Amino acid sequence: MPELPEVETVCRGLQLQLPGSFVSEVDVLRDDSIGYPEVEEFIDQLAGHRFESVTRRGKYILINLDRGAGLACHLRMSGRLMVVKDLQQPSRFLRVRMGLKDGRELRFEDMRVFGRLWYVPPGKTFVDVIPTLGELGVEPLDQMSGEILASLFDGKKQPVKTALLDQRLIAGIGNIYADESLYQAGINPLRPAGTVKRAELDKLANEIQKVLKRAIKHRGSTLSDYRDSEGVNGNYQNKAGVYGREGLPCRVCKSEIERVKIAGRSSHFCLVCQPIKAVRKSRK
DNA sequence: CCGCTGACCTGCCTGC
DNA sequence: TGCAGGCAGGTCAGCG
Ligand SMILES: [Zn+2]
Repeated sequence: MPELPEVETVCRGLQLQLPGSFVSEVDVLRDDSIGYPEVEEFIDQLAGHRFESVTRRGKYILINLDRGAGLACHLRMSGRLMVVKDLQQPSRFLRVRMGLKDGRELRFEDMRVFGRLWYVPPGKTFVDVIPTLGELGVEPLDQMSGEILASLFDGKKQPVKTALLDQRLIAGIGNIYADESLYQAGINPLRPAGTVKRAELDKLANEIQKVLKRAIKHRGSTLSDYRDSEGVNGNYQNKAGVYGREGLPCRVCKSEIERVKIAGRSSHFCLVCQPIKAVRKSRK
């Protein structure tokens, strides 16, 4: 369930814990969790590497290893990547275990098995191994403005929420933060992306950054199965403005929050604060 | 090219 | 208690 803020939180935790340590042994408990190369090669080739640094691109965790190699991870819906010091007994969702020379473990847990780990051999790049990484759109914390959104959404008839979820346009926004950003900006998620006015896009760009930054500050949101690299629960969910609040009163106007499916995902909004048509000021 | 739907996988919760 | 159906923070192939 991690979106950009949760992934960023995990990366920051790993960057504090991993650099300098060596992989001593690798144990793959579920073959489907390995995206590249074949499981046997993954196990043999990852062992012996030293961790150098941890970065993020969209929702991908990118770990640079020595000798120009790399380890990438996508958590998808239920993945967790964490360093464990006291080797308590692992969760039943443990999929890949990477023992470190100093006795700690890097664990990849993933209930639904949608997440993936990729080993990037020396001489190859992350994009060589994960082509879609090369198609990701702008990083919303670095490049975000009404002007950028206007050019990304130009001519698009799909709902504006669908456009926000398209990782080729903007990398890192997921279902919760799409709903939250649109709610804060007062834009109905069903409106065709290309019809949202420039002033509204200015507002949306600003709210996207605010919502993401706030979530990072609070260590990422959580429902129930998200943890950061140390296994500490995030704590943003109880602060959600609209996500998961179907039937409850809007925090601004008290109208009932609606839920509809957009692009196959649950979408929450307030019909009063986020009207389908532009609000027309009535004359007295 | 665009936009939508189902599939991937596992578990939890609700209602009959 | 059992069982069916809906839900879950993501992405991708396939189709019209
Ligand atoms: Zn409202």
